[in-house]
Amino acid sequence: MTEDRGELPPGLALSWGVLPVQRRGPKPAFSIEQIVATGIEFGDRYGFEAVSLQRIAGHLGVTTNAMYRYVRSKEELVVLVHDKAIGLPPELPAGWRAASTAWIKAQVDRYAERPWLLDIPLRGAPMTPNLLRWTEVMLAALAGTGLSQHDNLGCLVLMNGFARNYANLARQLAANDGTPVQAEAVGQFLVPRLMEGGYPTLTSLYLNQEYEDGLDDDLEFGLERILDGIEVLIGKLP
Amino acid sequence: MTEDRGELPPGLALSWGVLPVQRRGPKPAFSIEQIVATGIEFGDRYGFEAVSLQRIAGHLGVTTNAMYRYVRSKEELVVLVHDKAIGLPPELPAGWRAASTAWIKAQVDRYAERPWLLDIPLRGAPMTPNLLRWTEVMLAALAGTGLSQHDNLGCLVLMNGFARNYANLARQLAANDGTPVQAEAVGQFLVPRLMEGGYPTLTSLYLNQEYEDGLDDDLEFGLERILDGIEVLIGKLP
DNA sequence: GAGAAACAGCGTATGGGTTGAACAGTTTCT
DNA sequence: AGAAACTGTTCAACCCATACGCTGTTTCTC
Repeated sequence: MTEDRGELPPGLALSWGVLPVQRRGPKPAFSIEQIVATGIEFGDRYGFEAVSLQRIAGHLGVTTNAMYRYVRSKEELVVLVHDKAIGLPPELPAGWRAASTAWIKAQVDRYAERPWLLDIPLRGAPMTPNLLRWTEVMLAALAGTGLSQHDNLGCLVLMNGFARNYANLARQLAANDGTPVQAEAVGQFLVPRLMEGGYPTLTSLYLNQEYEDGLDDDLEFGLERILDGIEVLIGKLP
Repeated sequence: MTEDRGELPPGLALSWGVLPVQRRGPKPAFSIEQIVATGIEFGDRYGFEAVSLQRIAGHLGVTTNAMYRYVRSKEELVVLVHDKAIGLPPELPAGWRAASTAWIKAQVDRYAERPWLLDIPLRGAPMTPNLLRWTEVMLAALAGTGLSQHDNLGCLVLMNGFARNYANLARQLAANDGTPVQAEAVGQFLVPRLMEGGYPTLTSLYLNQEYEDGLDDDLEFGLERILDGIEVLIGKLP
């Protein structure tokens, strides 16, 4: 009669607050919330690689192995940290275009605050509360378009992928921003090879300095393309 | 007068075939090509986690540390493996729409052949020969649209992100395909929580079985949205 | 109340990974 | 011939996840 947690993917039950009831034995020294919060702290400070059982345990003053009393595997921890760190989506404005824009920008902002979330390997469809909340609000906003549920899901996948991808690009550019010396060296190395190697378009792009600047309005660009594309579809509705 | 390899990002010089000339000392037992090929072999067989210096060295019958005579760091190896494994892009058909479609599908196919490429962390703009070749052919195909170089780049980023994202989704779905038992358990766990937790749209989605099927034509869907969006932009040109 | 059951955290251990420094042997330049 | 440069090796440090068995604590049950 009890729910068979064994069959569920790692982190699912815990993320929804379903934790094994304990009857006897000593009280746990910590809570899962505490452990997850520590994981997020490390992620914020030192990046995703720092979200390790060893570090969290050390920070809490416990052996690494003690973590396994709370979490079944590292993957489970990561799932929980991910859901908690992404947080709740914002309220979306009315109208599917405005809502989509707000949703994507909110996601990009969230990833800008916690870039290490982009390093978390995605192992399946989202099933944790906060991640599903993001999905829910966007699908609700798309419900007014008249498209089918299936198409709405397609739109969501498209927008979500774009947001993640853009956030990732922005992060890379931000990281490279601190090394103009290297950018110079790269240019000197690359341009002659592009010219001789049969990359005419890239050569001209590089020489026009188009390659490195911008991106500020690339978000707007991609966003507009996607929304226009969806609008075309809506326009075809009977 | 020699090129200062020290300033360049890991793997750049090697990927372009620039390797330090060696004058004296014993001949190296292997070539970088061999090492990279071994890395790809392991990736194909056991996934990206198997692309490690240790495994490659062991397979070649050498100590792990010997690898550092060929490669400066693991990251360098990964960059080389990535570029080699992604290979060259196909010839694109005439017309920007057909070309875009072919380019995205080719990318999706490539990722389907080597799903582990999706696990490679992207640490910056592509600069290696094959990756830039993909960029080059797509930009060349977009050159006929009349859009600016900057806009072309925006389109490319959008399409590239979509292809990667779709390939990733497809992989996840393929992986989950083998565990219908678990899917059943997840549904039983999730649906009541969605209903009680205020996820009406997701609940109906789940109950309508829309959540798990399809995706076969989701590629077409996203593709059409993107291309239509770009077409709207082109239509606005003076 | 006594005993048993359940559970926490620890110690020890295994196996995987990256990377550094020092070293012996080999090849080639001077 | 000798020096310089380069090979792969050993030794070593450090990070990580995970398994097993132990001790001690708490609580349920008889």
